[in-house]
Amino acid sequence: MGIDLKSTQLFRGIGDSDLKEMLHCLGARERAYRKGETILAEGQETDAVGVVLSGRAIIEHSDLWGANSVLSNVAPGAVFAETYACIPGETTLIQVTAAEDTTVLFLNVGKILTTCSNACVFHARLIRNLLTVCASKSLQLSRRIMHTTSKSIRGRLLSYFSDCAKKEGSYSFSVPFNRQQLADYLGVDRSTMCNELSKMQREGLIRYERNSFTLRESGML
Amino acid sequence: MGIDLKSTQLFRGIGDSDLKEMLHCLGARERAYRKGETILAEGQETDAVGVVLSGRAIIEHSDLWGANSVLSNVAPGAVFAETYACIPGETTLIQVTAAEDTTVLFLNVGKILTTCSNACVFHARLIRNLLTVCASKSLQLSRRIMHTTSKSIRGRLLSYFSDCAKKEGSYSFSVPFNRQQLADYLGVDRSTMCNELSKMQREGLIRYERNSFTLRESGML
DNA sequence: GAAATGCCGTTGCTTAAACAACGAAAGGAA
DNA sequence: TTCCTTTCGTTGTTTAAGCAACGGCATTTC
Repeated sequence: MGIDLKSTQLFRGIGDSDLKEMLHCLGARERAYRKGETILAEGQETDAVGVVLSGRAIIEHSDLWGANSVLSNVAPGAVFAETYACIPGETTLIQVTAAEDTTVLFLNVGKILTTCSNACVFHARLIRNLLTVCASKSLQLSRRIMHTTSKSIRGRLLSYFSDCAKKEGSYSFSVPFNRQQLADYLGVDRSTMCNELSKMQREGLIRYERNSFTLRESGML
Repeated sequence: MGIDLKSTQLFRGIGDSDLKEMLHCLGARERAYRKGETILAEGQETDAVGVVLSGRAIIEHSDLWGANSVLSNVAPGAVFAETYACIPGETTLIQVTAAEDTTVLFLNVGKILTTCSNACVFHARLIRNLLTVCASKSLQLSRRIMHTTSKSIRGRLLSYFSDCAKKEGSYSFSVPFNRQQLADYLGVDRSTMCNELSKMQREGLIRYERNSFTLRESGML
């Protein structure tokens, strides 16, 4: 297995005993994939969300010309395909592949939404969790869009830092990315970004060392 | 009023009579705003989704330095704040303002998810609709991110066109944007984009006239 | 300790996108 | 019709970002 279901975002707040019963009641099915195997192909409809139990899955996209790019990877406990499963008739724009030997738990969204909605308290919790998963995804995407709307690297950095500072409640914070990852997140070139960072430091806008940054008051005025 | 609720994404598939009863049962509340008035301030928690009944609302974002940008505007029938309302404890990154005199219907998400889940068939439909609204938002955001990951204007255009062609099931399609809007969507300068478009046409990659585009086979190889 | 690896910051060069400005065409209103 | 506004496409210039390459530093591995 490798993951404790009730610590995942989807099953949070649901007790062990209820969980087992619920999985049965929902007709959850588990499946194993070999490394490199396709879990969900592009252009398909799906009525189920997937939860990675062990291993790792990769979400990628390919355009008409065959060029494909990795959008994200799904760690154990995380959910994928929820966006498509929740919109009836929508086909996938992306492809999900096993990055290692991977096991996945599939849950039919229709059953989550309708079955046994009479008594089960935890079922209501599951629905709420699913909604939270979807909303969190939206929020995450919105953030990324906000931070990449500026055309300049400095603008993007400041937008991102501004958000970090707000979240931290302080002008000092640390970021969960190394330089390359931050550059990828902001959609810019790493070396150029490094350059901009030092320029900003010289100008007194920010101070940083490795992943710890502080916005300077002078920059706020 | 100005809008027929049962034709909106959130209330789709729910009959008139049930709708009235349901709104009462959910404790829906309606409120009018004058042009320019703030409907939802930044940094707040909200437990309710809003549905614009008449008028128009604007969603905007401001950074630490006070610069603010318009993210989208909400037409009658459309839903806003669902992302924040569906994540307990999350505070808004954005601000919602009335662009004109506007009336809004607020629905508590907690009540949508819990109240009277015993009998009401249409209540289940409402929950499913809410989930669809959230998922649609995600999909919409994902698309935009996909189409803006390329660093070149040409790459962004081709990514977008690729998507249009897939959706249309044909190499010929028309786009719902004028040039300025398309440029804004792709995050590039309009004139530079026009330039690139004509270059692509000269090279035989695409053909276009106004908003009608066709990808040329030659470009597919 | 030596070698290898990964991450960070810097430099110089190249290129592509932004920007400003303009004229032509299309559409609407008087 | 004429006038006015909006939208498009084009040009030339400026600027900023991409890109490639390198050296320093820290960490890990043998």
